[in-house]
Amino acid sequence: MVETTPLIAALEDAGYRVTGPRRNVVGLIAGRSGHFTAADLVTESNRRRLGVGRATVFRTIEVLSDVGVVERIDLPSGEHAYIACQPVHHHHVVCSGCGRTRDVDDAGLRHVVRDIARQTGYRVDDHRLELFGLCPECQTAASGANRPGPSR
Amino acid sequence: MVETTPLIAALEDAGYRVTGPRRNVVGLIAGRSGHFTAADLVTESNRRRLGVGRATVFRTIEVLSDVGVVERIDLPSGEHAYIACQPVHHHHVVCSGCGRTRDVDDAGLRHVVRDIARQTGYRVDDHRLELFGLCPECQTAASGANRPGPSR
DNA sequence: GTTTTTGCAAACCATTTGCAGGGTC
DNA sequence: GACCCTGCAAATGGTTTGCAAAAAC
Repeated sequence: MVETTPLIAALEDAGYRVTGPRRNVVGLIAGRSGHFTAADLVTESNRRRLGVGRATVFRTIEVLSDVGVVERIDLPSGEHAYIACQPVHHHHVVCSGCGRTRDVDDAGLRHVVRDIARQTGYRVDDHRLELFGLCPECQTAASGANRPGPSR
Repeated sequence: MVETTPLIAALEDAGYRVTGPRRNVVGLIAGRSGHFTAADLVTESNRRRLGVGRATVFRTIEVLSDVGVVERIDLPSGEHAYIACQPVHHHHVVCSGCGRTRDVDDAGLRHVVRDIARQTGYRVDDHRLELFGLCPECQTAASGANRPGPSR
């Protein structure tokens, strides 16, 4: 009865050991609809009495991040949050209402980056674009009488 | 003999009091060529025996940030760094060699953002683009020891 | 004179690390 | 069985806060 999720599969493929605590952390991540912080997972782990230690949560996030299935985003507040995503180059639109994100491909950005490199003379090795706003659901919710809230 | 720098002027204009410690912090920032962390300023303040407390450094950075003349950037390492800049919407290319940054205008990015909003249905309120690479000087310096191959 | 600001130290919060025991391949 | 991983607790590093004294307007 060993379930395999994409995140677990990514761990295996990269040669990391698949352990109980790691499965638990992955489960916690899967249960999140939007972005999450390390503290979120620790809190939730305690609430559910999973017995996963703080350190392991941090270490697992790091491992998943190395593998590329979890990515760190920097919220406007300065907090470090994480999201699960595909291990390919892309960017994110983050909903400031519910925290959900959507992946966005590089699209026209490639040209913008090239132009900037040309203008500044910098050799641009990496770039990061983050967008913040309201997702369609939260727009609807906000325009009515109800406040936006996470759904599950 | 009260000197006025752009940062100090911004403080005054916003109605903040211009104090000795704030002048000192602004002086420290002016002495930096690239980005800086709060810790950098604290260290430098101690070295120069300016008598500016840790808390004041943090509070001054916050105030300058509110006013818009200092902006936080999130380095790939996850560190929070700051740079002095103009209070208009723009983006940054950060040199991973020397830490110096250059401002970049919105240029073609505007279109990219609009396309993304259209594709995802999100109402995009804000965005942030950060580019990392090597500035022309650092490219030259590195080319002696590095093998060729940079873009262009 | 009133209101803001400061320095200090302690508090706080997030993240990391050392290490002995336990689990996985 | 060898090596990786985990939990715990303590250490760390960055940032905030309470408060009385000092400074700015």
